[in-house]
Amino acid sequence: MYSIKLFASKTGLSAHTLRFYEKLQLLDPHRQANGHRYYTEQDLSWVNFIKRLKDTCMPLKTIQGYAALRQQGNSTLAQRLDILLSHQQMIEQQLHTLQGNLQHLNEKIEIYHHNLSCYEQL
Amino acid sequence: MYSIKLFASKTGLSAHTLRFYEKLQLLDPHRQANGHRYYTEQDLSWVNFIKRLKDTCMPLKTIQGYAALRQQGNSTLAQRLDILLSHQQMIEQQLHTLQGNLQHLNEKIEIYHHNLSCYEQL
DNA sequence: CTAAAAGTTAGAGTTAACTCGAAGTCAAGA
DNA sequence: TCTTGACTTCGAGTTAACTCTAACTTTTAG
Repeated sequence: MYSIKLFASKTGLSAHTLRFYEKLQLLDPHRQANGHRYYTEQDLSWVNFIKRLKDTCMPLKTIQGYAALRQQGNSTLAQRLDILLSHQQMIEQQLHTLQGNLQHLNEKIEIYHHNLSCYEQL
Repeated sequence: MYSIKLFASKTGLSAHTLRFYEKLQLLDPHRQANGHRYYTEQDLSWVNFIKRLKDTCMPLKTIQGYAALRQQGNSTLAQRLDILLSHQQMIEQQLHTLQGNLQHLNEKIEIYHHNLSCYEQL
């Protein structure tokens, strides 16, 4: 049971962003008698999952779609799995590209090292 | 020797974006007598490198800094190497995170598969 | 009882990186 | 000659994802 402030520090998102996400229907925290939001451990792991999706370049729009399915309950499990599977492919592609970029960069760095040592010899 | 149109199709950037990058001083193509831009093979490999940097989340601001050094010639080799080395670290971090995210996703997918097969048995 | 802290809403502003539109020049082909 | 199409500049518009402001209420500590 976290207040918005506490949940913000727990998740690394600002309170502003948490309300923003709620407006986008990504989150739907419970309310106390006084109307204040409170967040549970479930919300926490859901936010962490959102962060992973964002980290891997899934746009909020797509996450919204996933969240909407999630709210509809178990009947949407298969659809959600489809989203995750195609996202899995995306990530594998990203990994591949990134490894290529890293290798290219390493070669470039090699060239720099070589050039620098030439200049040092002057 | 590519016209802007041709270079656009070669690089996958729009002519608009090429002019935009020029305004940001990322590019500095030669001009023909009539003032039209033309791009060389060198420009091509430079743009491809820019794309790799962007792909790995280097903001245009940072690329601008690198481009400025590049224009100043060989005296800035060491500084450019520094930028590349620290970027290398970034990419390695990204790789690591991405692998973690992929694994997490795979576990999640497993759970979905399991749940789905349960429902199918009903 | 009061002052500070934390909450609320609605809506405007920001930043990055494009993306497009307007208004105009210029050169080559039918 | 006329039109088509590529080019020019300048500046405005777009989109995503925040980020902040204003105006207000509620709660809590001293």
